[in-house]
Amino acid sequence: MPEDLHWIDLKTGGYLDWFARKINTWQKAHGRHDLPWQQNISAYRVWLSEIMLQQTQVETVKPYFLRFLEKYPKISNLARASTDDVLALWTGLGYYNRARNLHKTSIIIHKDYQGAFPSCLHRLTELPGIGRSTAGAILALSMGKRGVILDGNVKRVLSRFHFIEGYLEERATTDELWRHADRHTPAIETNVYAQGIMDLGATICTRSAPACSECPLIDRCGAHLRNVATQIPRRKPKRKKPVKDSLFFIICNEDNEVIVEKREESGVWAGLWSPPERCKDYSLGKILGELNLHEDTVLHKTTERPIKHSFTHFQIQATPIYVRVRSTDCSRQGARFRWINSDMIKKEKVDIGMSALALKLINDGPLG
DNA sequence: TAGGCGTGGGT
DNA sequence: TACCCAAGCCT
Repeated sequence: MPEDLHWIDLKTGGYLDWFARKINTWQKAHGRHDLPWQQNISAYRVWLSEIMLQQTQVETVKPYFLRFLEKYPKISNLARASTDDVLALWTGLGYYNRARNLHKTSIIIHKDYQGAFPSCLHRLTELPGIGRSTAGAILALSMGKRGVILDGNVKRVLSRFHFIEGYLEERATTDELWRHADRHTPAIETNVYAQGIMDLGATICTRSAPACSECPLIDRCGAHLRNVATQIPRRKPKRKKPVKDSLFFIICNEDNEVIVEKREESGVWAGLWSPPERCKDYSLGKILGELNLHEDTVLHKTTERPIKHSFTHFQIQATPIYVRVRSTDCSRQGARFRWINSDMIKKEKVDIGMSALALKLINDGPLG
């Protein structure tokens, strides 16, 4: 039988182009099949994993995914939780709006959809935190429907294969990539294809040092044929990040409790708890005043070396100021400030939403 | 529409 | 050290 006849599934009339056929054959033999979200597949689990995996590496996500499912095994459990509890489970994972949107969507699914995810692209992308690519992944990976994905892996594979030289940041490039992604995505075995093109990007068609000799697409890969795989995709040169100088006051009493402050609802770490961050010329006296603590309660103060903490768009130079104060019951403990036992400030245990830097400042400090 | 939004791993 | 960027979405 000529090889090309395999393009057509005689039972369904489904069609796989050369690209999809290569991807699917490779996936079945060499793709990943043992990721946590590939077991007991459901829309809830796939959705949760896709949200966590946005801009986040697989190995980072795994423990968060398992912890999350343990606490919220069903979407109804999540819908009934408080946003603060959800943020607590997200502590250290970053991009905390994902957690807020996750919670919002769980409530919508629970209330408007009787707990079942909608199965069309339009309804899925209406949900908070679900864009075109995540919706495609949910359709393909959990519902056996055709769904087109275009994440970082797929962008890399497609831009190399089709030798797309435009900057990834440009609209025309993204549009072109979506067209290719749509064109290649088959209507049958879409789940295999979706997982396959992502796995190929993650394990073979990597950013640096791609293993082209092991790639099933090698014969027709535009970038490889020109010997420029690592130069594609191209990105616009980036500006230098501005640096913001901040003080963080880690104030601890004799009972090993630390003061944390609820951050603004906008900006970085919106709505999370953190040791008070202030501008670089703020004084200890002022922060003690805010907390209703007298300066004569201070037992010890030490200023440590600044810590650099880098974001996508700027950098914080965080100078930690560690202060030990006498335990007192007249310090402020309202909506904005709380004393937290420092034993509770571990990623696995913390029961409020905190940033990774906040945990680091408290745990690595001299106050122990 | 370009920029805001985290963190950790790789080079 | 410094830079790049990873299963993107929202405004």
